[in-house]
Amino acid sequence: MTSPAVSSRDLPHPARDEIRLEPVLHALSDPMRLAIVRELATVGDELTCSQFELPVTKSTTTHHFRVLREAGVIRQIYRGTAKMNGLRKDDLDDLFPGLLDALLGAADRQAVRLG
Amino acid sequence: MTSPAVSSRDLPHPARDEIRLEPVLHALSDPMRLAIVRELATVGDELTCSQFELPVTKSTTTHHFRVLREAGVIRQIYRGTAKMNGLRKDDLDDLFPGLLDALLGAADRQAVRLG
DNA sequence: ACCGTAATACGATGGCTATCGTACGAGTCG
DNA sequence: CGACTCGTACGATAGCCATCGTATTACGGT
Repeated sequence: MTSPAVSSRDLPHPARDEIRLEPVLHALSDPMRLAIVRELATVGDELTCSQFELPVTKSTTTHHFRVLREAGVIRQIYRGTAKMNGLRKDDLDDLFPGLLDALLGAADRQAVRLG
Repeated sequence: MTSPAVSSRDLPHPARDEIRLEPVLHALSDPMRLAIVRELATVGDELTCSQFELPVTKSTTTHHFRVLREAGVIRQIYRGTAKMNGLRKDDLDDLFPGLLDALLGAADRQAVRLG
C-alpha cells in the first residue's frame, strides 16, 4: 500500500521499505526521467514541474513524474499553491547506500564524455 | 544475415566507449537479468548459459543474454564448444566507477531485506 | 557419418509504455 | 464572476518487450 493521505490532494507514495531496486532502475533508464533526476540532484532542492524544460508535452511530463514518484525516486508534495518535486535521497541512501551517488556520478561522467 | 563473420561464430559487442548508461540500467531493471548479473558477480568467473537456473524457457534466456550483451554488461565468447558469459567489470568500472559495485550491493541488500 | 546437446533464429502474442491531444479541476489574480 | 495558469485524467496510438513454441544450426563424442 501507500502512505496515508493527510490532505485531499496528497499523492500516493511508496513507503521507504516498499521501494524496490528494479522499478528504480527502470525509472532511471529513461533519458527524460534521468534528466529530471539529475536536475533535481544538482539543484539540491525542490522544484515545480514547470521549472523543467523538457522537449515533451505536459501530459508526458506528468507521466514521467508519476513513474518516478511510484518507483520511490522522487517525492511530490503540494506546498501551498505549488506542487514541489524533491529527490528521496534520504530514503534511497538508507535503502541502497551509495547507489544514488554512483548513478548520478555515472550520468555526469557520461554527459562529459558525450560532450 | 548480418555483416560477414570473421569467425564462424562471433557475437557483436559494443565497444567500451559505446556503452551508455541508460541501456545498462534498462538491462538491469529486469529481475531475470539482474539475477543473471548477480550470479556472474558472485561466481566471479565465466559461466555458460545452461549453468543458470532460470524459470523461463531457453528462448527467453537467450533473449536476456542478448540484451545484457548489447547493453555492454556482459561479454559472450565461444570458448571451444561452450559459450562463456562474463561480466564486463573492467569496462564498466572504467566508464562508471563504483556503479557496478553499488548496484550489486543494492541488489544484495534488497535480497537480504526481502528474505 | 550419426546422434545429442547447446544455443540461436523466427514468428507470434499479450502486455507494457512513451507520446500525444483534448478536456477537466484547482487555484490565483484581475 | 471571469480569465488565465498549472497540472491531472482519459483515450488513443504506435512501438517496444518478455515470453513462448518450433525449427535450425554448430559442435563434440560415439
